[in-house]
Amino acid sequence: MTEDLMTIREMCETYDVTPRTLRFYEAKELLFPIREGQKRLFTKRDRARLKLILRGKRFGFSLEEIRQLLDLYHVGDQQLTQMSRTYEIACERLADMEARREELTQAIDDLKEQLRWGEKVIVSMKQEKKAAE
Amino acid sequence: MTEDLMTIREMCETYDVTPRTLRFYEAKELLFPIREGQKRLFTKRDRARLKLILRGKRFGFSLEEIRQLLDLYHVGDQQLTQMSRTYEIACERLADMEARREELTQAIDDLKEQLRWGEKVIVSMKQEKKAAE
DNA sequence: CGTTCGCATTACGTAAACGTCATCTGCATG
DNA sequence: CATGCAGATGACGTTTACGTAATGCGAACG
Repeated sequence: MTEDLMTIREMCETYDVTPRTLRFYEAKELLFPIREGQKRLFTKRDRARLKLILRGKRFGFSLEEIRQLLDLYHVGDQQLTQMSRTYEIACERLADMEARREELTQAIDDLKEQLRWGEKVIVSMKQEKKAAE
Repeated sequence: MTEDLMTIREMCETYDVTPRTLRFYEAKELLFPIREGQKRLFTKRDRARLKLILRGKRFGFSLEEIRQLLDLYHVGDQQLTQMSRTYEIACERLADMEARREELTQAIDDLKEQLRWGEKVIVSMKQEKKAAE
């Protein structure tokens, strides 16, 4: 069935994006679908990249930042020096992400505390209301 | 010194934003500086809100989403029904954030694996180079 | 064989989140 | 008193990330 290649429509349904979005990502060199005549055919690689793009977006990365991140995932043909540089960048990114998770954890804890507080307020408001009746 | 009130300039330096940004946030009802004549004076509350705004931005929330989140933090005057609704929204947000953290953890693990792989490649490339000499 | 479908390209439009510029205004200071 | 800031207020510009026609084109279908 999906013999490793997907049409634009299949991609859209699978990943819940519009055709326009996929074409846009191609224009921005985030995806590189092959062409059968005019039509685009998206490979396994494109799909992996798209998943990473969507994930990146959910964390507030710009498409340009995501493009740089994506480059970390298709290393293999590069020179040693390039490779090492890429490796360094990836390490930095990793540190970023771990810091982000720390912050997110903090935010979650904060919100949880607010919720506990809100819960108490709601309960006491209910009590008041009852007493007033 | 900072007798609980800060000028726009002080805010900018403290939080590394531009005046325009602060005015913009006020226009969007994210901040409510008090006025001394014309001038804005930012309170402790504004500063707490700004910190949350900046944090939210780092996680890719839109300003509108952030505004809703901020409302969760100044509850207290609301009616019970409003309050309960707010509470529900907050719970959903919390779930979002926890899901986000899950995803982030996954992303971190993925990248770590890539790094281990990259490390191996680099080592083998160095070996090759050595052998070639 | 005409038409509909799916996909393509080109081009203009739009919402969000500010940047930038021009102009105005108190106020402090030499 | 002139003048120079710090901050205010529009108003228009800009970038990002697509949306939305308008138009064209090859294959498939009735």
